[in-house]
Amino acid sequence: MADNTIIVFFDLETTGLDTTSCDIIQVAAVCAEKEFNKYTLPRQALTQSARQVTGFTVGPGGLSLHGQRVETTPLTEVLTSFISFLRSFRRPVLLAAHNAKCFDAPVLTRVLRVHALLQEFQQVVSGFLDTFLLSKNLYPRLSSHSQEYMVRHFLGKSYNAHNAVEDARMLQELYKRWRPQTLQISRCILRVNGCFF
DNA sequence: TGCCAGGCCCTCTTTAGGGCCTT
Repeated sequence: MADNTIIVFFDLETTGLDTTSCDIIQVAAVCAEKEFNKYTLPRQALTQSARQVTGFTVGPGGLSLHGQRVETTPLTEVLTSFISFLRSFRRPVLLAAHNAKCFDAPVLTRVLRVHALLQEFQQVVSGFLDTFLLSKNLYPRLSSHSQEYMVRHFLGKSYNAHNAVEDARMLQELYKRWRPQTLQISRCILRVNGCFF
């Protein structure tokens, strides 16, 4: 990890868990006080499980979160504005997410590739940091490494889990509390193409 | 009837299986 790299914590909400086919519903990212948050209308229905977990529903009126309408943005516009947000840091960005290797990274890179934006994304993002792997390396004896459990355990908070903005904010707080060393971080970084450094 | 996918990691392992984590 280069010394001038900045870590941006992000999260996706999607229509399901199949990383090869699910649609993105929400993209959120946090870095210090700077935040990004956009919703987009999925093309496919949410799985029952995703509806229950996230609280999102799609109806004739558009996308709702816990019954409240939310403003949506076309997916291409969400992706381009996300890249612009990341570019605004003017240095290499490491994108951190919980279970990034197995979920957020493959979903995001697949969707970027489909929209011919992966190359542009790679110009601003140096790699992904998987905080799930990091937490298991740092605290192997912890009974659970789910983000919700760790927020309770380390921060003593319960929060609005499964809303991408709150998840990203809490992940940033967890990371600050952990204060991992460079070597520990390096073990949990993967390239944008899915390979470890 | 069934709790839908898939990579990682641990162990009662390695010619495998199951739990965890993400939505």
